[in-house]
Amino acid sequence: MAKEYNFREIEQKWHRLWTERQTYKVVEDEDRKKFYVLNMFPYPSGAGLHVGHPLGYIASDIFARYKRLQGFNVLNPMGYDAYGLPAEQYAIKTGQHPEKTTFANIDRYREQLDKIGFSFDWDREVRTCSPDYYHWTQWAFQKMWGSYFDEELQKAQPIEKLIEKLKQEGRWPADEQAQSDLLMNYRLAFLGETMVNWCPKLGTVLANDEVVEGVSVRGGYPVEQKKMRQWCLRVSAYSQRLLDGLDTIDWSESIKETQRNWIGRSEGTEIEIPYVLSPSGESEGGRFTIFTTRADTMFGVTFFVLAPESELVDKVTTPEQRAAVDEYLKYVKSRTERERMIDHTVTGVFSGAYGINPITGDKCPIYIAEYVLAGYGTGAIMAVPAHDSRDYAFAKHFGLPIIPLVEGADVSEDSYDAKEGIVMNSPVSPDKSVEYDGESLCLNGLTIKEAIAETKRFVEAHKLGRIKVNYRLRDAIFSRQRYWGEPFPVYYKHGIPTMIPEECLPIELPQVEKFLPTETGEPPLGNAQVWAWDEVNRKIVDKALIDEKTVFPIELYTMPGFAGSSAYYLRYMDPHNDKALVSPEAAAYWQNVDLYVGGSEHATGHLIYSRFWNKFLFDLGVSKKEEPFQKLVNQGMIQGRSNFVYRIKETNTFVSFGLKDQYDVTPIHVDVNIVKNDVLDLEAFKAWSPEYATADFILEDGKYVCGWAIEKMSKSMYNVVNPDMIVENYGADTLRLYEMFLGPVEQSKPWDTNGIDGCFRFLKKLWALAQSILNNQSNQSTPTAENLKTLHKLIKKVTADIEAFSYNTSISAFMVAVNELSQQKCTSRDILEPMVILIAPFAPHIAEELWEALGGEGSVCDARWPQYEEKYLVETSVKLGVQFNGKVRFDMLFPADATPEQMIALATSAPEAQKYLDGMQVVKTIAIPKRIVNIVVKPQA
RNA sequence: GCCCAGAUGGUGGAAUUGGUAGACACGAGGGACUUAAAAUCCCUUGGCCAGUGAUGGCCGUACGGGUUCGAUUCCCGUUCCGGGCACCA
Repeated sequence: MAKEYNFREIEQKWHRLWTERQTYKVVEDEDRKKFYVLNMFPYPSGAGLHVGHPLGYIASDIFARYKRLQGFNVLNPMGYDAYGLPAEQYAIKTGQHPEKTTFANIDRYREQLDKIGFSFDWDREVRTCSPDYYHWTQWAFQKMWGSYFDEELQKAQPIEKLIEKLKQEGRWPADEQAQSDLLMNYRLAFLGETMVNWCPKLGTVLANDEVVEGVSVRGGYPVEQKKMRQWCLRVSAYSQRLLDGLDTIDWSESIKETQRNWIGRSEGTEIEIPYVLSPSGESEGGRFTIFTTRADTMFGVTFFVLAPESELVDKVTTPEQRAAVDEYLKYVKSRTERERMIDHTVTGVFSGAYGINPITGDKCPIYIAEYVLAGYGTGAIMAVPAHDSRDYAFAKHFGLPIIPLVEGADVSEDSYDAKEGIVMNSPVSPDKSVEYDGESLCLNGLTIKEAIAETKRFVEAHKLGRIKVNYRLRDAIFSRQRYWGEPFPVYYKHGIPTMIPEECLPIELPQVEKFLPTETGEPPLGNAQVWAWDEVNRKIVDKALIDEKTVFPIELYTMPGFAGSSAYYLRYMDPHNDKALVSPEAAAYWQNVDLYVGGSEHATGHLIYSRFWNKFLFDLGVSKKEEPFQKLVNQGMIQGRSNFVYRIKETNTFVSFGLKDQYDVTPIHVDVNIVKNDVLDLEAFKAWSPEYATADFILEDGKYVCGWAIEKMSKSMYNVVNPDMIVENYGADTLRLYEMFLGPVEQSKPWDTNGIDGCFRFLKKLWALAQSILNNQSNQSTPTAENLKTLHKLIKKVTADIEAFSYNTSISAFMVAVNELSQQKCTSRDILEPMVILIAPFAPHIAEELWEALGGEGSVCDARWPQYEEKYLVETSVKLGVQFNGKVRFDMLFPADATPEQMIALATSAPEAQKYLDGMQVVKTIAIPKRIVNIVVKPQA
């Protein structure tokens, strides 16, 4: 009597045994090659996991288990990104300490994760909010404070080295405040007075990637620009290395491209422009610098433009224009960032001054206009209306001349921005090009690319400017005006920021009564009473003791979300080390993450910060690899599939989907959990909400059919599917299989519980096959050639598919193989055993159970992945379609080792071929062994 | 506007990178077993046409061209959907 597939019993049993036997504990082992698999750790939200969350975890768990079966020592850890805004906002609303809600959520996550059967080593769990973890976040911050970026070495160096250099150069001030201010310009973590994204509603500043289209990503509140003193990380120093590193890692092209855009390297030229305060030029002005990527267009410059925020504005404004300029600056100030971003109306004002084009000698008016940004390049541009659409619009508006410089370019309606074509009018006549050391610039006849290179050479040779690389990447604002984050290990000694000694870390987050800013507008940490630094006793003391001599105030800001998530992968290597972030031995063994799985929405946030952070730690020698994540897989989002019922307006009658067009109806979201295959469970619907208890239905074919739509998975759309429910009804193995079977991991796709039966059936078939083999008393039975062929085909396919991260196709291959073996009435344990190992990464519970039944050693996790042998796959003959003129006409068998000549001979002599050859002559023949036979014929002349 | 990635049955998706398109699964239809239901098993299932029939023919991978004996795959153009960047000079 064959045992039923009782997944509940099996899964509970193995969860217990895995814990008891510590099956997933990982220790460093020099004798085995390492493999590091990592998921982006989750923020434990109050809503718990829905069915979309585990997708990436399952995908990486499969890979981790596969690598382990191949003999690798696999690190596959999990932890929590525990600091975050939702817990804090909940605390503000309810007074509940964020730690309490966060820990409760973590427990709930853990419970849900445990049901799915991951091979995580929970001994290595990290939580960003625990002091022994953020100890090292604070430590890294202090290291950044103590470092600067050496442009020549292109790496971080101790700040002491810079001080030494400054002393030698005689630039080291005596005054302490002045020293502090000077070093602030170099430190990798520094206090900067910068324009920040200030969100009044959230009461905090935000990083660039936390703001989209002028509103906060979290909450969608308006964000304004405000000048504030904030902690910053000099991410921009690493721009070039962040860019170059992308070529060394195995990430998708689209995410690399996103990062390249975000870094925004542009190679251009800075050119010095002298200016005068009147057209005749008698009153001398000074000079300013412009940045351009189109140096070739120097001959087409008809005006210059300064950003309104530029310090030059004041200098170039003539007394006559003063009133107009002030008026304009007032207007610009009144506009929010958002208005400026959306509304591109042409505005600007003439400054009264003229810039002198060093190439042509022409004097061109200098304008002030908001379309030029202060934060990019030099905040000043040369305007070439013929070849830049923004300059073009400006020139048209103010009636300024437009000089075309590219042959055949029509600039009567629009500018010609393309970088293709042959240059002309450069210069219009030889006397329009200024001579330097007997040389004058002429670009006529060159392509634009050649012209750019030639102009660069000319500008450099005659010291008119320099070649300059600009990056769009900004320094990261590193402080937040919040409570629930890492406190800064910094105090203010007579106003000078000073680090709390390294030995005194971690500085623990103080307790507060209220999580809101103080009445005086200080951040929430201002509410903490015990929050002052006693320099002598080296400890945190009551604020009341602040005495201006030895007790000083501590920083009230906290660190942003990305602080804790930037180096967590290093901590997993050595999570309990209280002497270092990671020991040199552990870092040397685990190196970096081999496979990183997570969402692509982190492309310009976490994935940039983390790379920056790691590069810094690499410069320090802490991290052993320059790039933290060698291969990155971005799992797609699981969308919800919502169901609708259709209520006839003003009634409590619902009409089935197919008949709804005959009535005036309102579609209403209905809980997907009471709908199966789009058919509504009427009783469950009535019980769902009191308002539907008395509902009437108009059915079709005796059923109520629901409509559906693909939407985001969310509570309000009643389309959330909870993994617990799936595990309860089908088991974790089925859930794991189905999540992967749904389609490629990288692809976003809707969740549709309807298809899950297929995977469930497959496991039941596998179970039945295994039982029939296990119950076969004569277990002498050796596998047949057919059995072996099926098995080895499967080994080959599954191995290749897992390597390619193509899990859906390997599951299909399993389905085929199990069907084949069942049909073959396979009785061999020699076939079952490798099958069990092959399925183990996908469905670990059933695999363990069968492994035990087969009498396997220990856990199936420690088995060896089977190798396929080509000899079982050899075909003696191959069925191929014989084509005439590219169309398949009939099938025939060919010996597998037939040469092309033999194949042609066999095909042309086949009886079926005769009707295609009759009256024809063979023009050409193509035969590729095991692939194709094609005979090209044409009517005989 | 610029850059990237896509488009295949009723549905999710395959196709050894140029070689018989639609594997596998869901759904649907038909059948077997059963008092019945569940479960299980078998058959059909891209479209159109012809035939009693096994079967045969034509069309078909968003659209229009091209290269090729042969194109879902390569090239050119168009449309649509998704993602990123964006007064970045």
